[in-house]
Amino acid sequence: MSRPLPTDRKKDCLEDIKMRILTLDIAPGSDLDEASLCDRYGMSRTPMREIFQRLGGEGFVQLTQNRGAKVASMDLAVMRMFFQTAPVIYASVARLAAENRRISDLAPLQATQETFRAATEGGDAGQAALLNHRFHLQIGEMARNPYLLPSLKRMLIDHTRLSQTFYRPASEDEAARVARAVEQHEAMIAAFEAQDAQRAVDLTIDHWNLSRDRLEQFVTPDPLPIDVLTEKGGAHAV
Amino acid sequence: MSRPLPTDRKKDCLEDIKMRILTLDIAPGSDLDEASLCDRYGMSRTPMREIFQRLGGEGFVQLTQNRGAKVASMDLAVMRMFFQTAPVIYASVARLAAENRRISDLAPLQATQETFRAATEGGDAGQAALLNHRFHLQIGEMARNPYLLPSLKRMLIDHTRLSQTFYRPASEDEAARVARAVEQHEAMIAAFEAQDAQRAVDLTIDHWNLSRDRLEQFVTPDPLPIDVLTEKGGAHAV
DNA sequence: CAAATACAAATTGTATACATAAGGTATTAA
DNA sequence: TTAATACCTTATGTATACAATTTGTATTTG
Repeated sequence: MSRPLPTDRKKDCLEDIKMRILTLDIAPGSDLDEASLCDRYGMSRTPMREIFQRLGGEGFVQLTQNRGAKVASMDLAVMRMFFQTAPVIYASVARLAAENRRISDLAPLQATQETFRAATEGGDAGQAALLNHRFHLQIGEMARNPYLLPSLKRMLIDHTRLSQTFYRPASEDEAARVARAVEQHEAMIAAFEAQDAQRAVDLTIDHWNLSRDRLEQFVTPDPLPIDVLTEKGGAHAV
Repeated sequence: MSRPLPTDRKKDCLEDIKMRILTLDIAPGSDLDEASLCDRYGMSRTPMREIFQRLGGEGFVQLTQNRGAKVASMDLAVMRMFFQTAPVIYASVARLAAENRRISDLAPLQATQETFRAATEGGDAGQAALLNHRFHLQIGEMARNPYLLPSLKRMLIDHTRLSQTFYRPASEDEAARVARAVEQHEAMIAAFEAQDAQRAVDLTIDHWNLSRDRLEQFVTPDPLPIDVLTEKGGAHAV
């Protein structure tokens, strides 16, 4: 056993910044201020800068010479790629996870799933998105493929950020979708346990399709009611 | 224009270490010594440690708490994944590169290809492998997909390390394979220029199949002649 | 007044010194 | 002789001071 106190302060800080980026607490495209973060986490610039390098390597931020770290932006050109790429990555990872899972992987996955379910039912949207993130990360680790994992992680960053609204259902229909997503997780765990690769892939595709519509709506929201616009325009209000 | 002198010392160092890892000049699994590298590149530990974090993020090295950086190992379990994953990643990237290439991408790619051809014909094996690496990295950039790029980069690290022998042909047949690989590059450039995604994918798969056999042989080399082994065993030589 | 320049402030990069943790060696006790 | 422990050496982590670069502002000049 190792002393848990001062050693993981850096790791904790890293995880906390990641979390804040995933929950949009730190906005895409915004700059990370070295000084204020050092102050906030009570550490000097040297370890903080190393944290920045890490965040850069994992795609959370973009580093530029003499210009600090900027949270990865989510412009439209990139979003297009997101929707185009997600199915391949997720499906490939699901297949490998089913093939290479170990018995000992299942309990932690199940544990995450249970807290995830609780968060969705409790209406804690930010936490739900974060636990969904962890769930899929665990599947990524189960796949035991160091080549696919970096891409999966990069996808999950934006997927989690986009899905912040998903777990804040505004209608009964949306609430039903969330409930179905939770059910799909359970089915996926069963498929992994049975090492049924095909079923794991199918469920993953279903899971993706479920959230895709909602996510796309986040990117291109419903247009404003036209009559309101014409009313204003017709009156030359401004 | 910016002064090119002292600013990119760090970047140069990063690139040089990457190069040395790719050419097996620094062996897989070996430790990076902070002090000696600082000495070699004439910089202090602070920027060197940031370089380590970067290398870690890109998968060149593995970082462990209080134990420094170790060059990514290439054990058999991982190699299995390598051969399993390469086709998806390479094919996906090729498709996107054909779709999203810009005219201005072609000249630099062609330039790399020409120096690559020269290196293969001149018998400079290390340089050839490195230029092949750059060629495929440029295709990756052409694809303009930040989600796939991390996996491609990770694959190319091990692909380049494995292919160190590929460009050191030991027979006429092997020399012919290298020549064919060079030709395939040319054909791929043409496919990208024409934005013929299907053709780009097909050529990429051919290209992969060509090197795969040679690469697999590197992982599982021909067994030693049996008679030698039995001779030794029979005589109880030790 | 616009553009350019010079200066000042803030931010980022690097070096060094110090703190902490890991690994190895010698000494001691059983 | 062996095993345990204390100590020393080495390597890693952090803080601070200093250097260089960038950015904002004021001043000057046409």
